[in-house]
Amino acid sequence: MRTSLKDVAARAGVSVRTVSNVVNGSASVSERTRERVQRALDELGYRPNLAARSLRAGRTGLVGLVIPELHSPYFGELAGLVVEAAQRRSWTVIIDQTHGRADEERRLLEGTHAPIVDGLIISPWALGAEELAERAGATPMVLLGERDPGRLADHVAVDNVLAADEATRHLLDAGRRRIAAVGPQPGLRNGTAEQRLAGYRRALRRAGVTPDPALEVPVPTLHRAAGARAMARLLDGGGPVPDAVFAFSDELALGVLLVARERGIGVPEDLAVVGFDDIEDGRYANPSLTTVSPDKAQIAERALQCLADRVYSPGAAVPPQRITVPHRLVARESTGHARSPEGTGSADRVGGARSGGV
Amino acid sequence: MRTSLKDVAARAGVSVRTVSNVVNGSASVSERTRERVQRALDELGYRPNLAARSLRAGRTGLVGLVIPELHSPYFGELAGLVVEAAQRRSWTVIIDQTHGRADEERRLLEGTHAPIVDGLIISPWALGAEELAERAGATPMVLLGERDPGRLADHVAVDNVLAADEATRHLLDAGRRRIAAVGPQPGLRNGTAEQRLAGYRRALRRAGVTPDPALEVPVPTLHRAAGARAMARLLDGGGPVPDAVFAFSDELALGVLLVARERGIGVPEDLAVVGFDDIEDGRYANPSLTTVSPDKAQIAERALQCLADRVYSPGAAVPPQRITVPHRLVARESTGHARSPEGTGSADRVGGARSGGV
DNA sequence: CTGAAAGCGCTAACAG
DNA sequence: CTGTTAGCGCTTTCAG
Repeated sequence: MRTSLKDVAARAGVSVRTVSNVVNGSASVSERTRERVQRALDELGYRPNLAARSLRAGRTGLVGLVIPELHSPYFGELAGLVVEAAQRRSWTVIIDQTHGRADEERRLLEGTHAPIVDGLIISPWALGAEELAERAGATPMVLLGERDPGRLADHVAVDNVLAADEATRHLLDAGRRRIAAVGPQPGLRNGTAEQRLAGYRRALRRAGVTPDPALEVPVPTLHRAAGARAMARLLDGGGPVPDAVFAFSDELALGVLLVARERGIGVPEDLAVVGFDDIEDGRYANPSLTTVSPDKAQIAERALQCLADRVYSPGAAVPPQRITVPHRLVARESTGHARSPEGTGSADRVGGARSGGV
Repeated sequence: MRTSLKDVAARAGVSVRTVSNVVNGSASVSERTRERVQRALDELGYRPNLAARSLRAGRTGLVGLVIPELHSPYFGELAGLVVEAAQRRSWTVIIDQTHGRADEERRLLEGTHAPIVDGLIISPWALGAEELAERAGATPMVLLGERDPGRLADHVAVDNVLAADEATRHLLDAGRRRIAAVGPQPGLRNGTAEQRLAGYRRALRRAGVTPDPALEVPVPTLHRAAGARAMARLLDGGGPVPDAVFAFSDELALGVLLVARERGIGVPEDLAVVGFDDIEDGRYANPSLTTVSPDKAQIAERALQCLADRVYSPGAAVPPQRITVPHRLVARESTGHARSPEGTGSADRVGGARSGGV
């Protein structure tokens, strides 16, 4: 059995109250007593029992992070940043994966960990905001990604419409006209893909180009293989051959690059490619990938801030926050710009910058 | 305040004991009573308080996963697999990153979460097994990676010497002789790099090739940029120009590929490249990357199994386990083999297979 | 400045 | 089959 406050108290010849005070510095203790207690603490190697502490405090110090998958570069990086931001607040993160499945999202929301965590950060794919808000119950929740018509919960995201618009404009500016959009996901409820599609179409229309449904290729996932298949379909479908692709994720874009290479299509000469997410692989791809770079550190930071606001002042009925995080377009070789020197990524040419507010 | 057992008991007109029985199915309850209690449970939306439950049980149901970094493809994938393996056992995973720093490793081991978790899975970089074992104290611990001379704790790893030997032999078999090793890490204490270096040298010697120190390039990290710099140093250092590279991680190998491309060096014609880890990026790289593929799912599964054995039978003084997990060599384009069709990775040609035991 | 004791929500030993 | 109750380790109110 681990040593408890009582053991320490007995050893030091004081009451548990005093030991507790020394441990937490909550009240003033005489120098002599503190020293004696400290010695007992050290000798016994005392560790507070967090379960007991949580039971008293009503808080656990844990936050749940629910994401589709940990092994994808984007979510891996984001998860790392959330963990760090949490550490700064002395919180601990519990990570769960849903694989984008509705039943998993439901289960994680209400079932397994809901009772244990003080708050939940969730990046939904399958579930709509309505169902999410309803199921979360009393646990404070932050939504990552864009879809919350009713403003039911806090949420943090980039301006997907604007970002997609900029990415498309970047291609238009380079003289491309048959720009394909790889990434619509009809089956998903989170709305991110819809918004990127809307931004894409808006940029086209503003440039006097009529969106061509044959150039909008839906995908089942955001992974490379899906991007590769989409690209193959574009080339073999008998429709217009694109001179550019806006992919809704860097991974899709990397799949597109793969097929382009297999078919002997020159990038960027014959085909310009823009991705979304700014994952590390894109910087080292061949050619390096132009992309929309969301400020992931800020996504993590602000999501945690939202949670902190609610956890530490449960009474204050603040209305759900809608936070827009900055993004920027990073132009690289896949659209005819220079690769950054030595691949450090530090000197990427920045094509556009955008700042977000609440 | 969340509804407690007492609330439900009051509502159903029974005692807490009975409610507890219904919730846990721990004793037999009459059909009528069960039904009434269940209704109250549903109406009040009862959720057990895990802090209280843990306090009683002396277990928290949490395991800690301590890894250098979450955003690297290898650890991201591994973390995902650990989370899944844990889910199968109704355990929850807390993930922490050390960035390979000794102080972080120490802090996480003894400080922040040690008291809260039932067990710890740690992939050490900076700390040696001795210090790890000493600091972990009573918390069951599993080491990931290879370095535990004193058999102080359970540990799970591939046979790094053998794997490196096979990788090097694969290059030798292709007729290469000036094979560079990119990846020794003199500063680290976990020993993985040392073992891969040993396997590399062993294969060379057995083939009658004398290891050339000028071809062994140390790196500060396992990332792409480090691989790129190492490759540049190999080419510009004035030493022998390699005709092959064995990189100790896929990321390093991808950095090597990048520089090869920049310098107009043909892969695999002029330079054959083998990596280690089998991360997804390698499958989609250009050219696709030959690599040593550790069975990551099994690493996760067996690590958790070790923990379970100790957590559920604390009395049984089983000696520390030393578990070797299988790996296989996956031959792809970077050593002159065929890319798998459509990049699915399912039909990779397997160059060698190896099975591990305890 | 320090001690005694209540009680957080739950489980399980003990009674009935 | 069900009720009562002690106690897990801690914080904190109330006394002293």
